[in-house]
Amino acid sequence: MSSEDERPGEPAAGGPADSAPAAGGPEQLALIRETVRGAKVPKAKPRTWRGAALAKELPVARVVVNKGVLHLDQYFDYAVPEELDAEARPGVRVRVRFGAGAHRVRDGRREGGGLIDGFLVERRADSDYGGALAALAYVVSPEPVLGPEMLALARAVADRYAGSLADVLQLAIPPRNGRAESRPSPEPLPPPPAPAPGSWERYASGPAFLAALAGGGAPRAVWTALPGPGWPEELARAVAAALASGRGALVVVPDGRRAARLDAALTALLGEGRHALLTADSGPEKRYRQWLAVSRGSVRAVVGTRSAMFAPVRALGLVAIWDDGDSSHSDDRAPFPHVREVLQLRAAQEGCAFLLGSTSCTVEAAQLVESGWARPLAAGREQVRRAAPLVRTVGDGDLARDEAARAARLPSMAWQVVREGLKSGPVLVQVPRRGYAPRLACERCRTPARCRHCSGPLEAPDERELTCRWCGLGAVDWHCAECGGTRLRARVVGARRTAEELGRAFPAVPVRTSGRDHVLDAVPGRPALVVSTPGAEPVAEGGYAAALLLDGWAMLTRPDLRAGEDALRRWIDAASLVRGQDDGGTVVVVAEPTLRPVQALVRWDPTGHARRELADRAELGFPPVSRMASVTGRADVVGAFMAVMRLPADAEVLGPVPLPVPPPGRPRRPGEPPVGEVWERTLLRVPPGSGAELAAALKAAQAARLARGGTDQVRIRIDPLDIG
DNA sequence: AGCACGCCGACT
DNA sequence: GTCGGCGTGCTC
Repeated sequence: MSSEDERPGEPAAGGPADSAPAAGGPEQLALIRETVRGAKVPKAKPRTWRGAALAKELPVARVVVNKGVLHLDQYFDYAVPEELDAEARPGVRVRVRFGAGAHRVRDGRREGGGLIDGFLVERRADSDYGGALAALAYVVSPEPVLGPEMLALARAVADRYAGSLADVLQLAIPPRNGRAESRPSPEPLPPPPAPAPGSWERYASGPAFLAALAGGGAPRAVWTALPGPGWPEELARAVAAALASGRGALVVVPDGRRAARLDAALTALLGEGRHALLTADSGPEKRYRQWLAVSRGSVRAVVGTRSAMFAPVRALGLVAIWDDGDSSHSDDRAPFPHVREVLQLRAAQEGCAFLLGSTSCTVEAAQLVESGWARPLAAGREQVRRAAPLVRTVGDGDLARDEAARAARLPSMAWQVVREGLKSGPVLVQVPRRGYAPRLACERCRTPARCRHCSGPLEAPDERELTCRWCGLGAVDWHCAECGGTRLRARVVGARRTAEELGRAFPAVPVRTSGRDHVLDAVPGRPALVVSTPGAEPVAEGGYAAALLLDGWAMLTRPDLRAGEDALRRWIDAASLVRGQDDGGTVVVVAEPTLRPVQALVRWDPTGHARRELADRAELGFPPVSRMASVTGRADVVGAFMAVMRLPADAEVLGPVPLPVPPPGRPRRPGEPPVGEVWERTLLRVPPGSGAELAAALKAAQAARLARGGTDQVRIRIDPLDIG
């Protein structure tokens, strides 16, 4: 199996003098084997380990190379030179020669194969690789950054999302910064005392959840938070309870604004030094310093945005996500993991508690409760009634009948509520962002039009023909499944102008705006009109007196499966900033009162809404009950990919359908076809339980195609977002 | 992706 | 004979 006169670092075809074994036992020599092709003998560059001995103990380093290519999604073994023995510990960053010809010898010099980054995952006594091992080039830094828990998590995430381990590690481990590493991290503080329940008392099982956490338990809960400003403190208490048990805690929020609020609440409750804030707002050095403090165990609690979901918290006791319906919880880099899914994996893997909190409720959260994986953590009706504002609706029909309203494009009831509200404080006006693409819906009852074959959304690209966005089949003689109507409509209204007109109608009142470009954090409690797009609503001192939610139809008819859920979430977010109804808080939503999300807002019942959506999705074969994946790329490439792919037996193929060409002038986004190419998207759907099989099949097909050298890649996305 | 190896046609 | 075309396959 091995010929003993070969040693890396020695000349290839050298005589006995050249190849005389240096120090090192026969078991080390056995590592270095004849290459299959014959007389070629590996040869290290002088600066690596030429002539050097191997490490005496565990001379093999198993390395994950930092190349996201799928058919390289495997470990590679390297020899550990003696002088790297001490530093080459599991978890450190290394550099290795990698590439065809890395073992080729010319003029007694090893050549080819550039240096690439990797992580050392394990030291071993021997290798199961049949060829000759190359040596580690060097250890980048002795800091161990990839522990066994993180490795297992990254592996699970890669499998779940049909991605490579290296891709996930790139999301999980921040780039190195030498200065940050050279600084010592602070001494860890002893666990704090268990916190009092505080406002968790408002939830029937709130104090019990906290007590279980503090006692070292691992409860899992979907928490429907009461509207109002209480959530940061409540999350802070959950973190404190986990810390009190001697374990760590991790909370992921959607954006820096909310991270700052939670940061403040934690500092108020626990003081400085017990938690790290991991957001993109701090620069790379500071961020890495914080990350290292967590990795080294100096800090045991983490608050952060998306990428903090991988933070290497020691002895994790609690993972929590706030507002899981916010789209920024979905990573925008391959393989596009979602914070909720990653934290679920962590909770299962590390046996820790799980808390999903939101004032609203996603279908996925409802499914966690329905499946029994998590328990509901909600307040009673009386608490909800006290905390939530009064919600009134104005339908489009009312708008049409109301003479004055038609002129001003606002129903008179909305006028009254605004006028009344301005007497006692600020009034919030929520206006949908421009660019919301409404979906085709029944003219009579507004039910979105769906394909009768696969239940995909219908569209009318040329105004005449109806086709399905999922399977591409034409829809002839469409009629509404709900009311039997045969006419469709899709209107677009200048929503922003409505708000501006509203501002002009109250000239004595200051108008402030908050939106994409300039987001206001807070406004004073004085009377003012605050016009905001969803998600940018400032907090009002003392709460808003009233809120006006305009053009609900535009939010409800977006071509997205989550349109209803999203609209409800954004309404609830805005309405949560309004005073409770006992204090006169009133919300007017301009939308069809019969629609499910509108009714859920009136009853303030986001959980019921999500439960009914979940039942519908199960019936129609939609995610998250079924698992879906999209395959996108040039038409011929998608075709070739699908030809290679071995589908799970229970998989359904929808499409392919051509992708819309992006409007000229705008820079092309990833996933959009370049000019002159026709791209297609095929959707794959499998029933519950076959998700892992689907991901594995996609990955295998991608690897097979890549190995064949094609530069023509398809984009694979598990749980695609824009499929509605 | 790179990069080398291998098995075919036109040149000194 | 042998230089070099780029098709195919490997990278510890």
